[in-house]
Amino acid sequence: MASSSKKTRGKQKIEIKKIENEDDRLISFSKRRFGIYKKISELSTLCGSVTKRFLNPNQPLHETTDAPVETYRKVRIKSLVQDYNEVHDQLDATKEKQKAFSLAQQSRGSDSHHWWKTPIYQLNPRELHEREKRFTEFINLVSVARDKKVASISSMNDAMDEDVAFVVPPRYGPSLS
Amino acid sequence: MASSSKKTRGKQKIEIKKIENEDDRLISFSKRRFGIYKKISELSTLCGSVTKRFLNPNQPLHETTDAPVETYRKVRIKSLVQDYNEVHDQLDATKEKQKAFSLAQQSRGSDSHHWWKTPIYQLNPRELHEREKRFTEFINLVSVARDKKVASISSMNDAMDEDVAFVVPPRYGPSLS
DNA sequence: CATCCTATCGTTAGAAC
DNA sequence: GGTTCTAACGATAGGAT
Repeated sequence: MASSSKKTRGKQKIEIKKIENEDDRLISFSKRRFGIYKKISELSTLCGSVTKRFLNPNQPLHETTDAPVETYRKVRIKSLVQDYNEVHDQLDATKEKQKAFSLAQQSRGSDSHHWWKTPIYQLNPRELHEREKRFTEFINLVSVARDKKVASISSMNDAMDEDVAFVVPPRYGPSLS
Repeated sequence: MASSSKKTRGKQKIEIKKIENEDDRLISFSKRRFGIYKKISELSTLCGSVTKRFLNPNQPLHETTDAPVETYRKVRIKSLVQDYNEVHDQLDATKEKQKAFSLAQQSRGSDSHHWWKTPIYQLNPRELHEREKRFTEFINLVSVARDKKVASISSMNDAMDEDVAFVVPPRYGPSLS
């Protein structure tokens, strides 16, 4: 029952800084990514109901209930956008976006590596429509975990594609039973 | 030291299902959202380094090191897209997207409520460029937490805008000192 | 209504298999 | 290389302030 009687040292405290050892980093990444997906899924299950009204956007708001919420939301959105402008220098984030973009790209052909960067006025209507579609697809991919039959994705457990993985989190079902 | 000597019951186990009581749901949402942001930020700090190469996409891959990774990534992307097609029926996720879109919309004017839905061929070059810009802004907003001077955003703690909040997570800095 | 508290639950670092 | 285990750490439900 002295020091060496314990089987493991348990979870040790670590400093939140880049893990230099690659193996450790990959392991930690996998574990934590899963943990985050789980938590997102749980949050979605526990609290996901505010988007209800968006099923029918044309329907006028219920004045008493929704108006204040909507008003406050606008304020928040405005300040969000301001904040965004202030942190415009976080260029590295944009890099991750490009990577995610290449997802949609590779899912189709490999015509141009940065198709979405081509000036729009150089595209004909058909090409424009194509791009619109790609954007839409991308947007659809950018989604928080939702309780659906995405279970198949949960089998992905590689660690080389953080950003892509973030785009479509693997399904984690608390009540999959 | 019997049952009633304890000050609280501590964290009780809860079932992962929608929290019906609205107050509880909002509180739980705030807490958990913050927890998720924190974990994303930590993950980003601990493991965020794979996007390095994307700083210079023109530079050829280091064959030995990156090629296998890149190859495997393509495979994964393909399967991801397949999976996405399979779960195409998760329409509700798309609703959240529309809400997020309205962010970019409201940040500008309030011309049209679904500006991004207007058929592109109905837009003139200038309008097209405008839309391109909006898309880019939106994409920039869709970003995992990054260690930057986003601290100001962390002050947001309302609970009425899950999806928007997810777009720009509040800054949580482990080494903000 | 935000912030703090605290006991307990859930997560995960480190190791073993 | 994954899977499993353990114990310590971190997150948080329910309350108090």
